Amino acid sequence: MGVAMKRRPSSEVTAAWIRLMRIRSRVLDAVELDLKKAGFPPLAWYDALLELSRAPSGEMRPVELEKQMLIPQYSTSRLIERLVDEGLAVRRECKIDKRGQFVEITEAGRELQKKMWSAYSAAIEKHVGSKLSDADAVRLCGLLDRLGCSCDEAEAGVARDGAPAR
Amino acid sequence: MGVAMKRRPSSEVTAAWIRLMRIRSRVLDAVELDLKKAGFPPLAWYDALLELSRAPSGEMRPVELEKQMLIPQYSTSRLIERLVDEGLAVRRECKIDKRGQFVEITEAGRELQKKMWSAYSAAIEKHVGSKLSDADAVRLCGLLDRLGCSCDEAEAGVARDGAPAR
DNA sequence: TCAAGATTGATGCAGCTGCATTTATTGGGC
DNA sequence: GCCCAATAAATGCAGCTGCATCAATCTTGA
Repeated sequence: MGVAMKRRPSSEVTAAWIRLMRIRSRVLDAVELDLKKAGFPPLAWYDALLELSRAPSGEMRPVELEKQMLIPQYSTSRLIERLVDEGLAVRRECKIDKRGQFVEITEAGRELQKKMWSAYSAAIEKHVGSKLSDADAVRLCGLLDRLGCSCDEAEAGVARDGAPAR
Repeated sequence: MGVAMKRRPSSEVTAAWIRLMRIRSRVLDAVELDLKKAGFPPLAWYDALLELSRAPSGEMRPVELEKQMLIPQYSTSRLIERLVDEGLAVRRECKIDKRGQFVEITEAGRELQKKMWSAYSAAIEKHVGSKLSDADAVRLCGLLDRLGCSCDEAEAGVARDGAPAR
């Protein structure tokens, strides 16, 4: 190959793209496998339980949950169905809008969320934290944010008790 | 919150984890949407066609393809089935091992791969390249590689004519 | 007031994924 | 040669996802 052949996208950018695809898969697979081996449900359940547990009185409208989690409407609908089936949440009537409903996390749901966070945080530490200094993590955030353009909300909740994914 | 409270994983690491999950989804969704709008099949098809087109005589054993693409056996089996159904590849008998077979890319398959690379590379440039300098792309690669530990093979092929994902 | 349109949530269907199993063939040890 | 574990590939089944659509209810505007 000749000298200084310009390509669009550059080989550097293409390599970054490939890494972004592959590494995420590997790390996520590893984390999900850890949770699975510990007998926990999928990460999406955790995210939903976390959102619900953070809501003022432990209850939210499905449409609200949908916006927080950035997943489609039907996906929310079915996720809630599963949580309710497992006794992790209950549906409540919405008196001011009879089309809608409220979903409230149960005590069992709160407990599961806390237990999952133990395993989940350990997995994050094992597969990410142990391989990256805090300074590098900040650099990685900065670079990734440039691609996504505003991932702001992600900041707020982390401090407390859990990290949402997706 | 008090001074210098240590958490494991640190908030920096957790934030990086969240970014890695979210940004990858956004960028991938954007790229796949571009391809879909242009009427192309899923990216996995591209990856398979690329691997096949790179093989010495345009043919590979399914088990080989499986190792290259890092996807499970049954997934490879079905992907090949779809490519064959669409006339993008053909099955060839394997005389030295009657359990196995060869899969050969067709002319139509080669053409599709090239056309997809036009759209695909444009999408990568649009959603990644335009937001990151080459130097930043290199930094991002470096940080991501620390998480994945060896993504070596990714390097080799990029120069030519396409980038595999996943 | 009431019809038209928007919003909320559920669901039937097709396609894809993972898991486990099945079928066919190979190769190695006895 | 023969048996048995290992390998190659396919497939039935359950669960999940996206798409389109549905029913119920709310809101708006003439």
